[in-house]
Amino acid sequence: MKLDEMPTDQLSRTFAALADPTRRAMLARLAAGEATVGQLAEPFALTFAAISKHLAVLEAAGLVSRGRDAKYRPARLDAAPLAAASVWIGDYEQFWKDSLGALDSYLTRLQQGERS
Amino acid sequence: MKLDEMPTDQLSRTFAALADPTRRAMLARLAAGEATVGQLAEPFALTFAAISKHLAVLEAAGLVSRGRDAKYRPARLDAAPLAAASVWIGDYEQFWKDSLGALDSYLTRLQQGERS
DNA sequence: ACTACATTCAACCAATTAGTTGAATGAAAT
DNA sequence: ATTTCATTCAACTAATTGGTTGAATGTAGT
Repeated sequence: MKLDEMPTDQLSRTFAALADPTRRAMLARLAAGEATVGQLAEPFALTFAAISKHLAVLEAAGLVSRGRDAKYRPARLDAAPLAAASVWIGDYEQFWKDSLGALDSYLTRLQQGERS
Repeated sequence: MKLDEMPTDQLSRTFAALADPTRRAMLARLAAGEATVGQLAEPFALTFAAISKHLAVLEAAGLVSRGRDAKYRPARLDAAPLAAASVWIGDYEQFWKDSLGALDSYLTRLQQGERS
């Protein structure tokens, strides 16, 4: 399958999953290796149920898969959807690459106006 | 500013903006050049107000800026937030790059199971 | 001044989301 | 068999989202 035949809602689910800072932090944690719900919950002031729901969102996006290790259900990172998202964004690369320093000045603007 | 000091909710707004297929299509249209609300609305069975709202979301994410040309308010693509998103995703590159063909097999799996 | 047209505002609606609490399930350990 | 512990389910809530309709605003043309 070519990327542009990829079901559009799968890309939507991926971006939607990445839109939440808690979920991005969970992915960052999983980049260091498998983790249980409990371990994933530890940095947050959230219930296990909330973390469990976030995991379900990540799983529906294909970003995480779960295993079974005794009573634990360890989650592992599955990066393929990130590759797909990266390819999608890559189509726009020319729009920031040729106006050199566009990212820098964007970040500077953010920092100053502190609102888009 | 370093990317990792970028306000987290700005990245969230960017990913959230990209999570909607209508908005992604609007960005694709804008990649071909400036466009008015009317022109952006044309491919969709949506009201102008709906398109206007989508534009507001894109603008809040910093992905679009607006001008004034007679009675029109042309929108232009502003790709810097995409650069930021690309850098963020790039941190995970090793996770699909070293397992060669991960993207391909992900797409194949999508195509077969047609559900994550 | 009036009219026409592009866009936005305001109010509303249905569906989704991120969170909670409390009960249920499943596997391990005693 | 019971208990313990990790995780999930169900039901509920408040806030957000994507859409609508109809009125308001802003600019241009006659």
